[in-house]
Amino acid sequence: MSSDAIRAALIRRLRVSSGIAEEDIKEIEALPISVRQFPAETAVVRDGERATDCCLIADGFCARSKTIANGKRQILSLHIPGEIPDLMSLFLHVMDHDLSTLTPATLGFISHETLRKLHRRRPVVAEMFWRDTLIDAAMFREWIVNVGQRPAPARLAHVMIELRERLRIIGRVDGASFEMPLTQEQISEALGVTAVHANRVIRQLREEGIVELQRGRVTVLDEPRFLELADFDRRYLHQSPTL
Amino acid sequence: MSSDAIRAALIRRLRVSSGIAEEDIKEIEALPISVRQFPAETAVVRDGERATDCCLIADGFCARSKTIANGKRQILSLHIPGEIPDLMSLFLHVMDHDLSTLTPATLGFISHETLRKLHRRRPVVAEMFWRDTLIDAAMFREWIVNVGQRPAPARLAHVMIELRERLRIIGRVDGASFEMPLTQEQISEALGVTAVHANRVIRQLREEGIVELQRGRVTVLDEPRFLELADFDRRYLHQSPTL
DNA sequence: CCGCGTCCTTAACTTTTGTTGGAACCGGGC
DNA sequence: GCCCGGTTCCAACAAAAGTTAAGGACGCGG
Repeated sequence: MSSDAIRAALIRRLRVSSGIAEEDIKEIEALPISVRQFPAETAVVRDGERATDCCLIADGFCARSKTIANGKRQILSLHIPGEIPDLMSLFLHVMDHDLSTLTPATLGFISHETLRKLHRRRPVVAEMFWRDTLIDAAMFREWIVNVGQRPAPARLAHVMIELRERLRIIGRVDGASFEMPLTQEQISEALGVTAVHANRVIRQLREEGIVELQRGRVTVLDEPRFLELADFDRRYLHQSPTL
Repeated sequence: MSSDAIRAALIRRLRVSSGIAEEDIKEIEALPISVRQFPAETAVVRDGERATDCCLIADGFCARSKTIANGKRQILSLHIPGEIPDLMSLFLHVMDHDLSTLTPATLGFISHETLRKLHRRRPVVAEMFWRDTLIDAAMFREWIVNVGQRPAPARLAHVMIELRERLRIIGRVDGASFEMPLTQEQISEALGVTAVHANRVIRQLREEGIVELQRGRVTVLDEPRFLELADFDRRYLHQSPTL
């Protein structure tokens, strides 16, 4: 993966969410990024660690999670190429959660120092990144609602649609199907249910002819019922600079 | 409530979380703030609205929440004096959730324009506020874990301890007891359970001699068991500039 | 091509949580 | 003092989700 291609998805995302000026695109293209490959299911940064870099996903899927005393794990968010899942580490120095890969992934690392310098030079870029972390927080809010109020089938549908709408921005939705490379165990951790129950719910949605999920790929069979079940309101994704 | 007193709690909080310089305290003391009183249980800003000001809590308790299609409500966070619960509206122009009072409250409003000017003048203050919104997001992450993974009694204990630790910063914890002015209905919305179940859980904690909750006040009866039940790790509150 | 591990799948049973409906309590207004 | 509305509290029953246990599918490496 070329160094340019890595930046492309980021710029594409920033264009959609914040609207980005030509000069600032140049700045981002000039950013020194060191690239590393990670296998699937590997920790990138761990809870309790002090980060010195931010991590830009060039390729592959990642997730953030927290593990509680009894060993249970909760997935907090899913991340796709073009995103910087640990931008918050710029000001929250000690990680309060894990960031790990779901699939084999190519990650670009940008040092905190570099980013801080860029912020001083171009406050508008800082504000763009700030907005990015605020959208991140907006997604957490919706995730709370999902886990707190919706019955399990709706939770699953909601997570699926959120992922789809974000994949759409980077051109990764193929008709009625898109990637969702999580094991049922991981899905259960995202929904806050047990793996057995996640399996029941997946089967139920399949039996009702709403969605099919196999080998890391979702295929929507009945879009209207899927939408209704998920109770999805895209506003919280703030995918427009004026919102 | 004097205009100075309103700023005091904010400065106290910023001192603990970010460490704030004397010049910047002066800047904040000079901020034009317009004060308004709100009755209990009143919306301050609603989901879907476009905010033009940020709201600083001078006195009283507030909560943020979202309501889903079937009418159920999820409380996302509780807020106490000195906090700016809608700082995110500076860059996320359309609200994706409600902000409302729990008790009668005194709120100070600072216009977005004023804040933006301050940021341009003093980038360090902008970074401090950025960090504030990141801590907000860190609390959402923990809230997801709470609602997603912990059994209801632990959820209640966790919310109580989070509130206590934040009240402590502004000097509002009185020995083994502190304010928590929520009805059982509101508690149930915070925990993602029904009101009936919230009542069961409150009773259970009382019967086991762990905490007593009455008329908006929590009294801890058995601190060690309370802590153990809550599975509380304060790190996520990032209450130190170096964290 | 066999064996092993991971994931998926399912069933039976238990526990937690939701639902319904109603009684007791409490504070404020008349 | 008494009524009224909102809480708090509770019990009985229903539904959702957790637990345990075990078989089957599938891919990978020897």
